[in-house]
Amino acid sequence: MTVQRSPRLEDVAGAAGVSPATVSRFLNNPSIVAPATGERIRAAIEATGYVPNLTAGALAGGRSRLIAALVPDIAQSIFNDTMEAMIDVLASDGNSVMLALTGSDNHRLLTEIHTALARRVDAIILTGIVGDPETRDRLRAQGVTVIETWGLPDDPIDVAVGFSHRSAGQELARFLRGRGYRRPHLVVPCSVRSERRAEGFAAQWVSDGGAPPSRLEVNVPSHFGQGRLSFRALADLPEQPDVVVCGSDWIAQGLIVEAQAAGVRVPDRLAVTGFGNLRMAGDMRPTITSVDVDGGRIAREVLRVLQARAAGEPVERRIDVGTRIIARESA
Amino acid sequence: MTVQRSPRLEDVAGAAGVSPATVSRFLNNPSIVAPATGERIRAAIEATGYVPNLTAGALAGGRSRLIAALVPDIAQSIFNDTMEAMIDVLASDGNSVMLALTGSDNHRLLTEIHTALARRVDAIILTGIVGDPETRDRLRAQGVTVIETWGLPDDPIDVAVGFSHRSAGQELARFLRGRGYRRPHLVVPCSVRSERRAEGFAAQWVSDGGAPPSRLEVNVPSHFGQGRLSFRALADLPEQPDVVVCGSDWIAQGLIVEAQAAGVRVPDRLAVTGFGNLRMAGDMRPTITSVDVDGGRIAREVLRVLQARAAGEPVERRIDVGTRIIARESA
DNA sequence: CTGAAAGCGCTTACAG
DNA sequence: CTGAAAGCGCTTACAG
Repeated sequence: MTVQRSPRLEDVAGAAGVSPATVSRFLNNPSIVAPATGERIRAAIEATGYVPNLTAGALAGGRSRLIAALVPDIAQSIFNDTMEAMIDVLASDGNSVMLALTGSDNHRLLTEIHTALARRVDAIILTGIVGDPETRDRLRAQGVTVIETWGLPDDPIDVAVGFSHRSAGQELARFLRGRGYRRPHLVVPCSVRSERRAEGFAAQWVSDGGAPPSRLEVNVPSHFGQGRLSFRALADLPEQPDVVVCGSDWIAQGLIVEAQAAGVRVPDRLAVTGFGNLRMAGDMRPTITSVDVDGGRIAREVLRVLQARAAGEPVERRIDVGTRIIARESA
Repeated sequence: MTVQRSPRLEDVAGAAGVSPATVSRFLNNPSIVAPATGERIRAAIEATGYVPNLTAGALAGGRSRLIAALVPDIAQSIFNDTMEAMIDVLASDGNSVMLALTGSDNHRLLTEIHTALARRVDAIILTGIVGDPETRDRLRAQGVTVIETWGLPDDPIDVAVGFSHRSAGQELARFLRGRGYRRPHLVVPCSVRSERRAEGFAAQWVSDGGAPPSRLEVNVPSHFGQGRLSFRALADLPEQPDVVVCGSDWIAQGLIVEAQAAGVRVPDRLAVTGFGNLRMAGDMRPTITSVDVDGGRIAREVLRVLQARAAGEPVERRIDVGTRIIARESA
């Protein structure tokens, strides 16, 4: 039994009686080869069991169709819905997604950026906010397409698709004030983006005549357990809030569970809001009022940007997809 | 301002006064170049800002250091902890992970396998169980390293690293029987793996003298909301169970929330178990008795297999990492 | 320990 | 619509 090399373009060309160039054209742009030729090539591909070598294609064509997505984590990430949509949408257009984990550690971020560049990805998608100006400059100098998502910086590295965390916070403040709440308490994960939302909330709240909200900071990544602890920490506040504004749906869920275990009815005695509008938010008891980020929309805009770049067309630098408050039972 | 091509190996070689081959050796295996030469090369890399082209390297070297991980989803996946560990561990050894989503759809699975093969990945990691024999054969014929994780088939496609779902179910049956429960009810997501666990549970339970457990099937991916519905469905049972064995921690969590809202104390009136030992399981109120799968261990074994393959060493076909029951408050 | 040279499997002007 | 040829940027026997 001889070990067979896997067939190459040349083998397909031979079987179809055409040149390798024609097979390549058929694979990448079928409409430019004659229908009859195309049919022979299709048959030859079938007969040989040819699987194109995208690595060679990437090297020769200068386009890898590889996209790097850098996320802090996936075990418990608020980005997962968006990332799932992203992978789906990008795959539907022939791209593959390289997922890299950065934690909240700038060094790992740099390492993964380097790896992505070395793989000659067509684009790097960044979730969250890259604070370090040096990293931003390095990336800019590199000339790759860089897409920042979720956050929407004033001055994007390259292109940003997302929403203003500040505005999201402001909207939530107006919404809760409109609902008659008067003493909000903020549970804020230690990340730049949550910070921004909290700032937006507080600024709006005060400008609308409210007293500055109290706040508690919790570690990232935020999770269910922190919600429970955050509820207990309320006991230490000089004045009890009437609504707790949580930095994520997980925190909100944990807080509700703990509140109810303590006999505190939500929202009657204490209202709660989350962030992210995870599927669970609509399923929880009570259902959780949250802020929805349209991951599918973000994914589609990202694809549009990528396609425009590939076609050499100009692209907007900031694409605001906004957020939407989903009013449910918890607040 | 002229646009500069990014520097190549040749440019580094020129700057260091050596041949490209030597720079390549320094990059891939520093110990085989003379220390002084290595130092000059390092300086040249620094000076030129060289970023190696891994695409070219993969083509020339026949090793991509790209690993494809195929998962059903990530928005709400019980594999996320394992995948996170996998990405971490593989990245630490210079690999990148291409994440592809397959849903529960065999056609998409085939498409993604084809893409992975076209990218000439070093290995394909499959989570869950590939039932279709034709797909299994195609993959076997291809000669790539294929690693099935979580499930542990009797006859792996290539290598399997995981645990026996059947045994996990059996262990849980013995555990609950030992705790004195007598009327288990199974909530079973419609996936081959959950099925297997349920079968293992039922077989063991009956062989230990119990009556065949009642069961409810729910859609995959399983989520919190299904847990709530599953609790309500209990009302339709002719006899009430004393413990509900849930196919995932999410289902368990939802079921507990709904039970408590209905005034049913857990575990006093109804005990509950989950599966997966997500972080949330330990944080929930009551904490959830679950079955732990050691994702870190799986990831390390996968890396070991990959390294052995790269070195041309033989590898075991089935690596059983087992599972562990984590007894907590809920059962 | 190092270099010259062939080759990995494609894509893409260029020419017809 | 199709082909011949150069080239993408590396790695790796082979030789010294």
